Amino acid sequence: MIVRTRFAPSPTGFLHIGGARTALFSWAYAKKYHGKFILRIEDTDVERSTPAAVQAIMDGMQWLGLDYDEGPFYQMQRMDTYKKVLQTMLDAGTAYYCYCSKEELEILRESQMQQGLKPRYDRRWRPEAGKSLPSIPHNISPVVRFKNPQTGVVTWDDLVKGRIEIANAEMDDLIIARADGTPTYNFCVVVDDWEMGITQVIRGDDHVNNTPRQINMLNALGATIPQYAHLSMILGDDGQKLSKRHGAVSVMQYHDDGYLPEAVLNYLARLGWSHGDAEIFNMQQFCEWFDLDHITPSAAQFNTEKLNWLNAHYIKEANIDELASDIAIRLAKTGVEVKLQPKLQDVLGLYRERANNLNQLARDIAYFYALPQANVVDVEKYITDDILPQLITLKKKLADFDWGRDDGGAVDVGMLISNMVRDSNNLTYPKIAMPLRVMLTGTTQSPNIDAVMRILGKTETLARMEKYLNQKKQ
RNA sequence: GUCCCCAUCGUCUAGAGGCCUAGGACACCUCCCUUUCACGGAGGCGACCGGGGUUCGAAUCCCCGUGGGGACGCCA
Repeated sequence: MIVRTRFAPSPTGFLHIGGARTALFSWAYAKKYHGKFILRIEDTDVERSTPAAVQAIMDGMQWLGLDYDEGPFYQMQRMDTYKKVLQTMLDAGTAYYCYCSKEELEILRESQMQQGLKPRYDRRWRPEAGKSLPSIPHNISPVVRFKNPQTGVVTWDDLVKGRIEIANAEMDDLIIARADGTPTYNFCVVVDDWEMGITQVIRGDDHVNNTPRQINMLNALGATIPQYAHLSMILGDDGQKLSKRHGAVSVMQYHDDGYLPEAVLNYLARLGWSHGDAEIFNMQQFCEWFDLDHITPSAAQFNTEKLNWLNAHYIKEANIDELASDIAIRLAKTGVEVKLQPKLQDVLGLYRERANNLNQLARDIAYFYALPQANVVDVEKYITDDILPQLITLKKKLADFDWGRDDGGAVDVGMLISNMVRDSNNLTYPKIAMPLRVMLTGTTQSPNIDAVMRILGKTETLARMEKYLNQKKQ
């Protein structure tokens, strides 16, 4: 049988990290078994669903490269199907009308809670042989309830958590269609999973308690029961539950925050799943290795440090041209326009090894394209009066020197400085390199200063030195 | 409250009764490389929630605690 998995978000917000991981695992499972991955939008909550959220979810999936084979299917466009199935259940007596008002149910719930009971519908409208039902009120339009079995146990072998058993006595007759006739979540899921031939339902473990109800309905419909895999949740960096109020962000936020999708994907894959000691792997390897029995059943805490480490790895590995166009956009956002010289690829070649974040990388190299503003403290500390003559000498030497083309290479500027240090008896390399750093990069930390100079080019190097040396002379 | 689930270094995890003196990764610390800072390399620190069983033998199986989480909607 061909594997068919699905990702079924409700479009009430962006795609967050937990949803992304659920989608990733469903996607990978389908890929591994050469099956189909289906996207289904569960938008039956008309109040909260928005087209913008649908778009946000699809944007997130696209950024991560989680492509789907079928869909997106929208539940709101499948009403006819649901109503048809609903009618067959009504006809078969596996569902029935209930005329309780919301207020009545509220009162019932509260009194049960007070008695320390699990709040449940008391089946007052459930038709039973020999039972007389209340008389139908005319001012209330009924909901439809599923006639859940009252005895026995629902059991399934969860692909992540193992065998789970829940007694039917714990369940009540859930509402499957609202008073306005629209079907509810548990019912739509059942119909869809059935009709779409879903073979493995991979979803968050907040659905564990829905599973036995869904299995009961599937049975009532004579449908095949899919396998279930319930993924544990992802906790925030602080070990707290993620919520709109606390820490839950869109996966797209990771893009904005300077992360590569490869890093996020690799990180998410490794969060709750493992393949021996493997830490770094691409999605092709992941799809080959992925299996449901190496998923941890316990909740996992998000760790930004490790994500950063993976991000550093993928920045090193990235295609240099793609990296350059990404960085150019990030620089533009901070008001820095990349020029033709120095070539951004060359600059990145010098800097990518040390970066673990794209935004930071962009900030670090901005000085190649926009004049840096050095810190006053650094200027005073390193561009001192006693080093000034040496700097002036160096500048002269650099000016007289043939740098070859501006892209460097032919002539070793570093050698020129080394020679100068060697020929002097009171000069050390750092003593001259640090003020150069401040003048050229505006900071005290950079790659080898001669490498920076070569990429910056002769003209620009001299101009930046000139600026400080003039200042000092006054 | 009731039901369900979970429990190995700070964090992510390996672990299917003897390969465990509990392995790897991130973070942290030390050293090396580096005439700055990173990168990189080599080491180090660091965990089986508690108590009972079962067994020749338990991180692993069972029970009870404890702790954490989830679910109990005309939300999904």
